This record gives sequence, structure tokens and C-alpha cells, in this order.
Amino acid sequence: MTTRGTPNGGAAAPRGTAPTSRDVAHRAGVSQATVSLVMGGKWRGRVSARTADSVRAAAGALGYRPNLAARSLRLGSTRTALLVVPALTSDFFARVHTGAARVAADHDFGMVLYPSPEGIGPAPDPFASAQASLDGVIASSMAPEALAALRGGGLPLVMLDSDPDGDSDGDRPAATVNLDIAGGMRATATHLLRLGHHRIAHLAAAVDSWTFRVRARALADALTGTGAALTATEPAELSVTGGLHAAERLLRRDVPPTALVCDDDLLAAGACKAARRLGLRVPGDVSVTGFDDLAVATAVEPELTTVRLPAEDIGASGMRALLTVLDGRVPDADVLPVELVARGSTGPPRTP
Amino acid sequence: MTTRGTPNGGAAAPRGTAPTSRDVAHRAGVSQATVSLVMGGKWRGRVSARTADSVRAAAGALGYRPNLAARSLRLGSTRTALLVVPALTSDFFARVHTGAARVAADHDFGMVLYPSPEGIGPAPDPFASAQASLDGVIASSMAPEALAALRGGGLPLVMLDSDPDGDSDGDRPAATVNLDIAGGMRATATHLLRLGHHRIAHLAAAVDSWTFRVRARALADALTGTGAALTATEPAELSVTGGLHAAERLLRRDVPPTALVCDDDLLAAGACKAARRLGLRVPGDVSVTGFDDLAVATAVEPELTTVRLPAEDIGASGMRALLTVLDGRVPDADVLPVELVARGSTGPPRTP
DNA sequence: CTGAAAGCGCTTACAG
DNA sequence: CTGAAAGCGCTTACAG
Repeated sequence: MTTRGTPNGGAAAPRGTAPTSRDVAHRAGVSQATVSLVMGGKWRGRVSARTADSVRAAAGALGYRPNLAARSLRLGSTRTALLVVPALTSDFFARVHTGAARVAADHDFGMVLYPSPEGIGPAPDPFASAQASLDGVIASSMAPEALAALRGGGLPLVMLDSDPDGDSDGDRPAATVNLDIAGGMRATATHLLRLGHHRIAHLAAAVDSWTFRVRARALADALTGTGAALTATEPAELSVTGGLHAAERLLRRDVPPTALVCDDDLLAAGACKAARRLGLRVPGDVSVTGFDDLAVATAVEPELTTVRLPAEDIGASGMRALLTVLDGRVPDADVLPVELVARGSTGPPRTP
Repeated sequence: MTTRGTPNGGAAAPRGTAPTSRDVAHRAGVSQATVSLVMGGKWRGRVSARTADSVRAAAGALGYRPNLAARSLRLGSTRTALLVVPALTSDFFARVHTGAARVAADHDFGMVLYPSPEGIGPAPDPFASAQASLDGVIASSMAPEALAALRGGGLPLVMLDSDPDGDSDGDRPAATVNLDIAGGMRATATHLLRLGHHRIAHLAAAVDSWTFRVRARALADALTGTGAALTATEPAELSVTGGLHAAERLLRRDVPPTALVCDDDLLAAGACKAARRLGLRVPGDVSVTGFDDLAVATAVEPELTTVRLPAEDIGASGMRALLTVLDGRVPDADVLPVELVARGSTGPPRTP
């Protein structure tokens, strides 16, 4: 395709506008209906192979692309889904998007991304802002209150990494796909207990969403009855700086913890910085764990022991669930496994 | 809005389908045209304030939302732009999206994101995959060969952080918005020269795009005639690991450089890890600089001296340029300033 | 195997 | 100040 100059691929459409199925029909000497059948791949048994070929040739020559707005209007569906995420700063959500968009494309669906400006919380109006006619909505890791706003359009809603029981009003999404967050946190606790830690602190993220509530509860449950002491802190802003400040406060205590379990890799990176500033070594003086396995987990030194979440998988699975709902069927509630990745930021506690 | 159960906000639309402007007109006792005028905000001087109010009341009661597909079909434009980026793994592009989407929303435009699966390179078919009728395209930091594919739809194209002279075929985008990449690299060179570095290595990214070619050239130009020796390496894969391997090779030389200028913060993070593995201290034994000021730049220890790119600004400016083009006017070619941020990863060379 | 016709929901001249 | 009508481009019964 060495097109130069002419924006339209060299083939002149009548009067400078984009070619329509009427133009293609005219050029191929058939009716508009035949063009539609051939372009839509529904011609077998309805149109002869010869005719189909000539339609395709005419379409190719004119550079015909079906007008999606017209198709949507006629069909009453747009084959477009909205993906709502709290932020794009974490590569977790970028990977969720990748997975969801891949499955969408496989089914001729488009995907519009809406990073909720509030971060967590009710999105003001994703629908107006997305400016697209939508067939359904996928939302990842949003606060439950966002649910109401999200189902504003009366659209099928699939929630990822969210409370499977819906919001406080008892509204439930059409489907949920979850991660075994509790299992990941249990694996972290077990890992630290086996290393010999007895004083463990939880560095919580100041984000009011299901995924973080589960992290806190699962850690507490896993340590109950083990003899290990669990310190909880004021939840920290979900950032490197937030982790740094919270960890500093913890490590300055008279009897500091020997291990810091962080809700997220960004917090863990901050915790490592705090340790270093206080002259402590990781993991020699204090062990640190993260969660999510973001890119930052292997960018820092030592690399973070963390819980790897299958981000692309949950995005893909969420889109499949939405397709199932749109198909009038009920998807299975899915829970994807996660995996503890032990790296350099954890080790046995210093024996005093 | 405490809606329970009924997906449609409690107000029953006729026969279970979404309400249309006809339904609103019927309920308000006016014509469809009046509804359109009022909803579109074009009623002043055409419809009485009383009538307008009653239309709005009816629309509110029914939960009416204009059908965007129908509007697009009628108007011949969709008020939707496509943003093509090489990857979403770098938070630079996430921020470009944020800036562009904000300006788009301010002008009632939607934004569809297309992370080119190839990373850099000609996107296979963003238009088919994006599955939306589009009014224009914004592409950031793509290889020039991608240009041809991108203008496939004959759509207005705005290129960000790209060669202002277009591709090898002489095709030019409708507008470009650039960053003063060369200025950023010059500032980096000056910073290192002032610290006293004489043996400087360039750790290049193995990405064939304008932005990285400019980085290499600007660094070479800035060091010419200064007496400093510039070592170039095999371009490295654009990742922490890529930077780590490339830096290891450089630092193992008989006469290693005292400063590593990296094309990107990920490479710089990898370079710092390489130094540490070889028992070298940053910046005591070797200085490292990054580029972009990604989140990782302040997550690592020491924090990276790097060049901060105004990512949201370039996204916003790109969307404004597209709006100008769609308005039939010619936007000014814009070059946004960048800023060197000196942090802990650079210092004077060790005096032997 | 193929074509003529209806209609999706909107906006905008145009007529009153 | 308001309404009736046309038409954007597509797909799908329906008739031949």
C-alpha cells in the first residue's frame, strides 16, 4: 500500500465522501442487500460465490468500510464494551485492559477505557464521558459505591476483583471474576512464618475497596493462633511516598516489626526506601513483601517478594463473562489463582 | 438515586426498550424536533423556556439518553478520537491518555485507546480493532512506518513525540506536537560535564522511533568538542532487564565509563541494579541518568536523575490540535519544554 | 439465488 | 415559537 497524497487509497469515492454499501452495490452490479450479506459473511447459501467475489472486489477497489454508526443503529448493539479502572498508573490495570481488549477483538468487539478520575469511588459519569454507545461494562477493583453509578445505563455489568455479593443495597453485578486475594495473603503469611518472623506489621493502603479489605482480613486470619504479633498501621496513601512514611513510623517504634507486609508493590518499594534511610538492611534487618507483582517489583533492589496477580487473565475472563451475559447465558463465578513469588526482599529475621 | 431491582431507574420505558426522543416528545406533549433542540442545547430563541423545562422534566423522568449511534449517523461524525500508543506498560503513555481524554471530555469527545500490539511498529489495523467510528487519530511515539497504516482511514492524524517531517514517503500528519527531547538530553550532558565526568556511555533503547534517535544524536552533539569520550552500546531491550545486561557489559570494560546516560528510566533502573551487582555504588562509583521521569524513577534508591516529560500536557495539546484540524484550521506546530530533575543517582566521578 | 422496502433514532432545513 | 418530513447507511424479513 504505497498511497501518496490521496487520503482515500487512490480510489475516488463519489463526491469526496466515504463509499457506502450503495456505491459498492452499484459498482458490483448487485443490490445493497447482497453487499451487506457478503460483507457480513452471511452469504453462504444466499449469494453465489461468483457474485460474492465481485462484491469483495468492488469493496476493495473503493476502499469500502461499513459505517459502524449505521450498523449499530440498525442492530441496536454497538459491539463495544467499557472498561472502568481506578487508575492507569499501576501496570496491573494496563494488563487487565490488554487481556480484555484481546478477547474483545477476537469477537469483533471494541473496548473503551475509562480511568475513573476519582481513582477509587463512584465514577461521575463514565457513560457521558466515554461518548460511545455501549453494550456492557466491565469494572475492576472499584469501590462498591461505584456500582450504582456504573449500572446507571441499565447495561450488563461485570465486576473484577470486587465483592461478589454486590453493594450495600444488595445490587449485584451480572457476573464477577475474582482473584484468590485471600490465598495470596495467606501464602505471604506462611512464607514469613516459615522464615521465623514473629513480629509482623501490615502496611495497609488507604483505599476503600473490597480487594484491600480482603488483604487485611486474610492476613489477620492467617496469623491468628500462630503466636505471631500483628501490628496494623494507619492506612497509607497508595504510592511509594505513602509507603515510605508509613514504614518509617513503624520502624521507629521501640520494638519494631521484623517483617512488613504491604498491600501493594508501590507501598513495598516505599517501605524498602524507609528501611534504607533508617540504616536498616532489607532483608537482613527487616523483610518486606509486596502485592500485585507490578513492574516496580523487579526494578528495585532487592527485588520484591510479592504475590503475582494474573492481570491479563482476569481482564480476558471478564470480557468472556460479559460476552456470555450478552448472549443471555449466566457465566460461572470465577476465581483465578494467584502465586507467591519469593525474591530478595524477604529472609529470616535477625536473631538478637 | 436508590434504585433497586429495576435496571432502568424505575421509570418504565415502553416495551422494555430504552426511551427515545419520540417517547420524551410524547410525554412532554411536543414534537421530536423540540426534544432534539432542547437536549442539544440549541433551543434558545427557538423554543420557549417553559416548553424546554417540560422537555427536560420528561427526559429526566424517563431516564432518556440520546442514542449516540443515531446521532453519529445523522451528523456524519462521531465525536470520538483514537489514541494509538506503543505500550501501556510505561506510565508516560497512561499520562498522555489522561491529558488527551480530559480535553476530549471538555469538548464532548470520547477517546478510544489503542495500544499497538507490536509495541513499536505499524499497527496491524487499529480501526478494525478499535471498532468505533472515528473522527480522528492521535498517535504518540510511534515508528514512522506506522504512519501509513494510521492514515489508512483517511482520518486526520496528529502525531505526538514524532518526526515532524513525516515518514520516508513524505506523508505528513495533519499536525505534530513535540517535546524538546534534544534540549532534555543536552541538559543531561551539561549536568554530567559540570560534575566532572569525562567518560560517558550512552545506553540506548532498541526501539526504532524518532524520539530515541533524537536522544542519541543530541547526546553525541552535546559532548562533541567538550573533551569527554562517548561510548555507545548495542541498543538494549527497553526494560529493566535490558538495561541491566547492557550496563553490566559496559561496567566490565577495562576502562569503564563514569556515567551512564540511559534512554529511559527503566533502562536506568536496570543500570543501577547492574552497578550494585558488580559491587559499584551509585553515584559514588558510577552516575546514572534516566529519561521520562516515570514512577519508577522515584521508587528506586537512589532516586534517578532524569528528564521530566510533560506527558499530560502533550496529550492535552495533541487533542487540542486534533480539534483544531477538525475545525478546518491549521494548528501551530508545538514543542513543549522539558525539565532536568537532578536526584541522587548522579554525582561527581570518583577521583582516581 | 437476488432485489425492493422498511426502519433503527437522531438532527435539520423547511413550512407554518 | 412549533411540527411534519426527509434522510444519514446499514441489515433483515419478505417477495420473487
